This record gives sequence, C-alpha cells and structure tokens, in this order.
Amino acid sequence: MAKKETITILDIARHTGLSKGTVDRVLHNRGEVSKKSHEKVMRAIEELGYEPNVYASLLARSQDLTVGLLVPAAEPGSFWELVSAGAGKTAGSVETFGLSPRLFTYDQYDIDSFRDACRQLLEARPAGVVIAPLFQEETNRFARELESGGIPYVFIDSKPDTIGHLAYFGMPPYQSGYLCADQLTGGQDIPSALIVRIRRDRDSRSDPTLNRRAGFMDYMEQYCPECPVFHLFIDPNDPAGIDRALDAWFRLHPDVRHIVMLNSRIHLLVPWLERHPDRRRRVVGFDNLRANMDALRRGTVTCLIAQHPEEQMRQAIEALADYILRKKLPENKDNFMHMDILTRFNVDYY
Amino acid sequence: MAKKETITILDIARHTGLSKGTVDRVLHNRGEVSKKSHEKVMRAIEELGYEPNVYASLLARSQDLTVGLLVPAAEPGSFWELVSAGAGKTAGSVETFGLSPRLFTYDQYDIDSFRDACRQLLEARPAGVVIAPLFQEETNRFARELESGGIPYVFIDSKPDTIGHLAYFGMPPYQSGYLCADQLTGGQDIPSALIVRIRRDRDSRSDPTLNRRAGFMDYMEQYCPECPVFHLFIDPNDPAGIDRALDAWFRLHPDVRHIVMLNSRIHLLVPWLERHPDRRRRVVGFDNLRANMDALRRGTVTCLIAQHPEEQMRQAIEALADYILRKKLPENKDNFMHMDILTRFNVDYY
DNA sequence: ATGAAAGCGCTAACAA
DNA sequence: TTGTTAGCGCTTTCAT
Repeated sequence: MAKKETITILDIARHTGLSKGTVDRVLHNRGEVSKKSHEKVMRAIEELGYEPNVYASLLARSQDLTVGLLVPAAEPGSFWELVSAGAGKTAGSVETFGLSPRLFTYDQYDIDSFRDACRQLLEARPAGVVIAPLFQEETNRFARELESGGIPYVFIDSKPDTIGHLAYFGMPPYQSGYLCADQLTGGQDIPSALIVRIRRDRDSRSDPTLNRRAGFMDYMEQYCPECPVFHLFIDPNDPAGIDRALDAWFRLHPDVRHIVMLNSRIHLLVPWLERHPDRRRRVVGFDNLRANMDALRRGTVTCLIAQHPEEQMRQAIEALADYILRKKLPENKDNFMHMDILTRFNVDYY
Repeated sequence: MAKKETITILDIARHTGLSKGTVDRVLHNRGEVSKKSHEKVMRAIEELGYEPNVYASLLARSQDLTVGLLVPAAEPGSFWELVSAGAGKTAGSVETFGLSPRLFTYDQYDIDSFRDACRQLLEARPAGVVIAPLFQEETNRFARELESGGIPYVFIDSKPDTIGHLAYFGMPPYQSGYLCADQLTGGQDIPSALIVRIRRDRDSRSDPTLNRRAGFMDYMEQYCPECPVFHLFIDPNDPAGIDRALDAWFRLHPDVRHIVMLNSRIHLLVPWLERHPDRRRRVVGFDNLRANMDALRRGTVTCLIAQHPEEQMRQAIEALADYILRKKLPENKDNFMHMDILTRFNVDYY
C-alpha cells in the first residue's frame, strides 16, 4: 500500500472528519474543543501513529519559547558560576531550536529573594524550568505551582524529595564522599586525616555535603579503621581567621598530612598551605573552580573531584528541550553524573 | 527604524534585485549563477547579516542528509565498538535535525577494505564525514577527494598530518602517557615497572601508543629516574601464550608490582592476574571497555584512563551538524578530550 | 465549537 | 543564467 509515509495533522483531520484547526487545538490542549472531537482526534493520533514535525511547528510559531533557570546568584569564581556557565553551552542544540534559556538568580542566604525569583520566573511564562534548589520547603511549594501550570521542571545539583520533576542531574553524594576518601588515602593506610568544614549560620538549607561526609566516613571506617578523622571549622568570609585557625590547629597536630574539604571551597586553604609547604601532604577537594584548578596545577592540591556543573546544566536544558519540543521523556529520571578525578596531569584537558 | 527584524532570502533577493531562486543557488553553491550575481549576493548576505533559518530549510527539504562514519569494524567489546556506539548518542540533537549518520566500516588490518569503504562512502553522497583513521597515506588521499567534492570531514581518535579537516577530537596522546605514569606510581617512588605491549605485525599503521609511551617514559625519567621500566610483548590473539609469557616473565621478576598497558587491552592480562593475586599490585590501563571496567570493579585493575570514545564520535557528529546545518565552524580545530580517571569508586557513574 | 485560509522561510522543479 | 511558483507541516486569526 503506497500510502503517504509521513502523516500530518491534515491526515488526522481527514481521518476524523474535522479540520486542521481543531486537531491543532487538541494537540496543544488549548480548549474550545468538544469532548467528542477531542476523543476522536486522540484515537486517530494513536491509530495513525502521528508524530508532530518539529521544524514545521517552529517555523510556524517563529517565536522562541523561554526556559527559566532558577539558580543562586554566582559570586565570581564560585561553584554557581560554573552552573550558570552551563547555560551557554547549549548553544548549538537548543538555541537554534527555538528555546531561549533565561537566568533567574536568587541570594542563597535569603529565602525572600528566592520567592521573588520564583515570582518573576512565573511571569515570564516559561515552557520549562531548571531549578538548582537550596530551600527545601519553598522549592516544593514552587514545584507544586509549576505542576498546576503544566510546566515541566528539572532539578540539578541536589534534589528535594519532590516527585513531579521531569528529571534530576547531579552527583551521587554518598559515593562522591567514598571516592574522595579513596583519593585522599591513595588506597593506603594513613595515620590521620583532617576534614575542614564550613561553619554555616543557617542550617535550615539542604546540606549536600552531609551525605558526602557520610560516604567519606564509611570509607575510612572500612579501609582505615584505625585512622582518626579530625574536624576543623572555618568561616569562609574571614581569610585571616582561617589562617589563624589553621595555625592553631596544626600547632597541636603537626603530623597530620591528609587534608580534605567536602565542598567546593578547598581554595580557601591554599594561601596557608602554600606558606607552609610540605611535599608529603595530600590535599583533596571538590569542583573545578578556577582557584581550585590553579592550586592543583601548582601542586598545592593533590586532586579534585569534579562533577562538571556546566554539564549538569547543559543536560538539564537538553532534557527539557527534548520534552518540550519532541514530547520525549528522558530515559532516566535520576541521572547521576560522572565523577571526574582531576590531577595536575589531566586538568589542562578537562 | 522599524524594519523587519529577521531577514530572509527574500530580503537579500530584493536587496540585490535578484530572485529567491538565485539566492538559494549561491547559498548552496550549486552553480548556474553568474559571477556577478554571486558576488552581489555574498555582499548582501554580509551587509544585512543574513542567517539561514534551519527549520524552514529542513521543512522544505524534508529529506535527511547522510553523514558518513568511517571507522574500523568493531569486534564486540573492543575499543572501536565504543566509538561506533557514540553515533547513537547524538539522537536528540542531530537525528531530529535531518541528518542521519551512517556507519562505513573497514578491517583495520586490510588497507584494501579501507579503500572499499571510502568508495562506498563516497557513493552515498554524504553531506559530511567522520574519519577514525589508521592508514596515514590512504587517509590523506581520501581527504583530498573529500575536499575536492566540498565535503567537510572531521577526524577522531587520531589525526594524520592533514590540514583540511574541519575539526579533530581525540585524546592528547603524550599527556595521556604522563598521566598514566602518575597514576601508576601514585606519586611515590616505585621500585620497578612493567609495560606490556602488543606485538604488531604491520607497523606501517599509525601507532597512537607511541606518543603515549613517550609521555610515560618522560614522566618516569623525571619523577622516578631510578626505576627500571621493563617491556614485555604479547600476542593478543593467543590467550594461552599470554599466560605463558607472564608466567615466564614474573618468574624472573617476582618483585615487579606495577603493571601497565598503554592501549585498551589491559583486560588481556586479567585472567593471569586473577590467578596470581597480589594485593600490593598496581595495574593501570586505558579505555572504558566492558572487560576493563569489570576488572576495575573486582579490584584487579587499579585504574583506567578513559577518553570516552563515544564522546569523540558524538562531538564529531555535532561539529559536522553545526557546520552543515548552520555553516558554523567549530570554535577550535583541534579538540583534546577529557582524560578521565576511572577507579572502582567512580566507575559505576562514569 | 469548528472551519478556512494566510502565512512562517526555504527548496526545487519548471519556465523563461 | 534567472525568475516563478507550488509546496513542506504547522500555527493562528478570523469567520461561521
């Protein structure tokens, strides 16, 4: 049977005895269609195996859809800057496809600013949203709103216990701690280790390093059960204080040579470390921040575990694009990213 | 001035006093256009900043362009299988964009089969070509042909000293050897090391492990100058022979605990290694082959350096797509890929 | 609630 | 060598 090979809305219009207009209406459930017609169309679509033609659609619409990106404001050189940068990396596949990603930032220490950002985002009537969530409760509330508006959303970096998201892209937190410990020890028995931690004022926020720390400790428990793990708290906004803290601490523990931070801030220790060099030290941190990579190149930091936040953002946007443009669900809802090990010998090609 | 914002071929037609047809002809340099018109059109395109509308083009053409992939035939579980697999990963961004990648394979040990593949590829009138080259001379010849046909091509994995390629995606070979050495030693002084090598019959082919070995040796020279580096040659097609070779060799060198292969075949050593376990051994290899990763999980292999050949293919195809569809040149001609360090603690999330 | 028709920007076949 | 024109499949406005 030499039927036409691609079936179009015209085909399904004829098949149902309706018109292209009506078919289009049900395709985009934009109302004004009788229940009967709706059903007929749906059935025809099913039977004939209709698939929309993206180009035609885009051509006809000839107006970009906006994708909202809800992300903490990025201080220069910070983790969030990398995330935001990922939005640019989708150039080829997405922007030319009629989607324009648009950033909506909020202050990660101010829940009100988060609410504001949500508000603005909604007003932009986005076709989809990417969320890097920090405030659990509030994020859940926002997710509800999106759902009731039929707007698909995907999480990156961390994920509240929502259920309605299209996808999630992030590092497996527990395993990253495990991996980190293995890199710190180098697979050997080590005599002691120090975790430097950030003193957080507002612990209400989701703490992604929590699971990571659990993974780290479990590794140590299993492979270096005799090794004491110390904790030292610092204030990221007080460089001088960090110096003093390290001075004081290492006066008491001069033999500790294995140092780790489970967040992206290992660069905070670099000034002190470089003033007190020790070739036998091993220093492990997370994330490919500029300052971290520089320290890696100089040998101050031994290795970094990178999740490539730009990639998270890129993949999130592409998943959204696939869904919006082609109604294609992502293969997996939860997508755990590579954990890349960066040393000074591969950092230049990361 | 409220001019129309998007300029179309109609605009440039009017601006030059020619017609859409002619403009289209020069846009696709398909001849039948006077030199004068050609120039006028080109200038207008420049002046008005015309950018083609991909959807419209695709809609109108409504027929896929084929992209030829010239790759060595993949034995199951081999390196080249991963490369070929990469062709599938472009689903979202490319296939729906009116390009259909098509594989043309050749026997990596038979130059005639390479010539055949080239022939077939050409007959398919591809809009672009991805080449994983092994035969230097012959590849150069083929590249000439493509150029004279105006067909863009990109190299992956390795690259002959051609100049006309659109782009290249591969691992930096020398540095990968360096990195590998660092992983083998763990940054420590080691007493001795063994490189297991493949005995090649036809050394006429480009040997990508050559540079890699140079990097490896240079690292050892610099960081472990006292460490002897042994070489042992094996025949990949003779498992029993490999066993015997290892037996014999390790009888003579029972203390050597650092073992490396600079190609993707570390899995060849696994049976022997697992019959002669030694917890203090370090074994380093390349590439994320199934068999390699399994050995990694079991702890037989300490670490793998992966270049993710699927990614090379994916990026190659996308670069081609960008060029064919949007006439956009890749940012960099030579693109060196990540070198990822895989251990048993991150292999499950690679 | 439904249909008719005019594009969206480009391609390709046909005329001139 | 160049111009004309009929689509490609979908969206959207305006009648009905």
